[in-house]
Amino acid sequence: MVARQAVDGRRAETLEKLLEAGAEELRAVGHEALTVRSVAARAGVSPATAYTYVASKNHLFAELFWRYLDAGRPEVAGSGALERLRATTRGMATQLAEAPELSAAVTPALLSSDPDVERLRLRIGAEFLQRFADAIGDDIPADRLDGVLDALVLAFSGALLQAGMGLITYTDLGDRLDSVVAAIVEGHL
Amino acid sequence: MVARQAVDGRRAETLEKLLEAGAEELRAVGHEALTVRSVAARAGVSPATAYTYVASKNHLFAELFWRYLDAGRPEVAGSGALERLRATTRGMATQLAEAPELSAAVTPALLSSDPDVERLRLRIGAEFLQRFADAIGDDIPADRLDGVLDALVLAFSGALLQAGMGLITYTDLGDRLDSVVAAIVEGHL
DNA sequence: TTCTAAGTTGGACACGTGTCCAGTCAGGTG
DNA sequence: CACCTGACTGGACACGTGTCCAACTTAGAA
Repeated sequence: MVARQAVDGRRAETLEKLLEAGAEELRAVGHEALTVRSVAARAGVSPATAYTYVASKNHLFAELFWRYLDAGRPEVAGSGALERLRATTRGMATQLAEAPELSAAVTPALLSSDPDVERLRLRIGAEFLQRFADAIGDDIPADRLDGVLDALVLAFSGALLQAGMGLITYTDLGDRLDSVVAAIVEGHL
Repeated sequence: MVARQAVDGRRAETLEKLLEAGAEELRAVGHEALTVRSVAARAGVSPATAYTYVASKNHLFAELFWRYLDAGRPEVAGSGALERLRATTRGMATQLAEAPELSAAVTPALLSSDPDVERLRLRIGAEFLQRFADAIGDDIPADRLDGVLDALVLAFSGALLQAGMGLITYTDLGDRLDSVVAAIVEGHL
């Protein structure tokens, strides 16, 4: 319940070991079969120790996802908002598709009421918003910007949810979002 | 694992009792504290019996939600697609807002890989799609219809997810969706 | 070298999930 | 009436979660 306190020196290494092991375990057995104890074992650490770094299984997933997302921040360029938006969603969809187990794990995880998860979900939400805002630049009138951003964020979250439910594959996300983004942005440029 | 077989005669009554108890328990203690055993107790039935009707806690939530959704099918009328769409999303948002605990419960529940949940999630997804399609009627050109429907469904799912994460309240859903629906439909009519 | 504090550990705990099964009960059929 | 069958039950089980704590280890300061 202490969540994770400061990560200096020795603690930082153990945390790294744990997260690394978590990512491997996730790839190896998927998020349903993954166990905090199995991650701890893979990291060569006792379960009790693992729980001093990670408040819960969901927190582990959220942390892994956040780091993965953060690491893959794309450089988006293009001449128009639509083009840049598409590059943005494409980029994120690709990221998701390249780590399907992580993506599948994070959707339910983010719904947890665990306070450590809450922090991360705010960060992740803000990150999505930021990327869309950056892509749009000032190509959309200010009075319509909020509505469009809103729609984009909702559509993206929805895509995440649908993929999490298995209604779309993570691979299809890119194409699907392309047309949705077009539908949303159309008429606002 | 047997899921739920045919529900005739006596079985039907017990199922009804259980679902009723589930709904009450959900309102009373919320989905985090709700226990299959506590629902069984409230229904005056043993846990073992409960599990012959309901494959899992998630299945219970999905079933409750589906019935609730199905019961509240709105009659939507209006002269234009936008108007009818708004009435549709308003209606659904109101339903969600009137049963916040159920709504909060169902989002994570639908992500379960439980086969009984899967069936319901397909039905629920189809229901959303149907409602949007009905609202639009033939006011949107056929070649654009799919994209718009897609965007609507994604936006709605996204709203569900965001509300489930506590980023929006279920009460705000209505307003939020209004502007998003407008943003999506704009330029396609 | 000795002391100290941070880090780690084993092992137990309470609790919830979902499964299983032998045994009981009730109601309708012959 | 005796019987059979489907519904229900009690109680155990294996397993995962997250918590706790007294005891160890270890690296670096005094």
